[in-house]
Amino acid sequence: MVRAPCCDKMGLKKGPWTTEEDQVLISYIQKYGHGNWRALPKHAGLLRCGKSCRLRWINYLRPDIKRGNFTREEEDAIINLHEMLGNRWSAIAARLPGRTDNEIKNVWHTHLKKRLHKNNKITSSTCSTSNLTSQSADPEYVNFESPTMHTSMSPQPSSSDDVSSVNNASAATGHDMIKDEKIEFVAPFPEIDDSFWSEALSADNSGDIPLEFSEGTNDDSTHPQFPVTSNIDDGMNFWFDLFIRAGHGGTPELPGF
DNA sequence: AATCTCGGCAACCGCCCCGAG
DNA sequence: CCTCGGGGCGGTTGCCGAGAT
Repeated sequence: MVRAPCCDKMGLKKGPWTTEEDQVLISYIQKYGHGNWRALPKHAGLLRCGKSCRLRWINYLRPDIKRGNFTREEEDAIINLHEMLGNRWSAIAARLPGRTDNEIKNVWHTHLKKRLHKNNKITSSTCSTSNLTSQSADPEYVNFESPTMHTSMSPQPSSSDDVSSVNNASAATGHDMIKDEKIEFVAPFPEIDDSFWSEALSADNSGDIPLEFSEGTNDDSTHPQFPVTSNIDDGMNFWFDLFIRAGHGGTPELPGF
């Protein structure tokens, strides 16, 4: 069974998107949603294949995309998650609010791989027998590490991310990260922005999973107060729960679509 | 000032998975 | 159970801009 590539059809445009095309795609999806990506370009009047439209929307036009440089915290999170999940960019993206798999993949290949490579060099030349992490060997590394976290974190069920796939990823990358249903990793504090909070709070409001923090009384009342706990595991679980509850385990529901 | 080199990023390609018929 | 089509994912490419020479 050989299927012709979807863009093989004559007359379909390839290459960079114009602002006009972007506008057409945005307004169409805002009006009608994207039930069927293959049919979408025809209905919207775009000379693009469905895949191209989908990619453009997912990676660039979606309203919940966070633009701009990755923070150090995000980069560290990517490194940690990559260690856990391997090259499963979509799974990693699911844990980084507002970031796309493509973006993360690019950052990995352009920045983080080099950084890790550099760190490994330093590590192997300076402390080859120690059990220091590569990150802690980086003189520039800002240490966001908590004490090593043991958690029974269950990867959020989504189309591309379930327990078995995590295990597969671990096997595929040769990492034996999951033992006795516990994942050992170093969790950085994620950068929290307003969209993250609104999603976390709306997840709370949906009633699916009760959030246990209370509304804050600081300047921005949309920001809840963090739970105060002396138990580091609880604190870390709180952060991870928030990520998961924020609905990034799959394609987020977009308001109004 | 012109040319070259390199890095970053958007987009494409092809394969895989899964659900419907 | 098998086939087919759509969606999703990861790898790769190629363009463009910035910095170096």
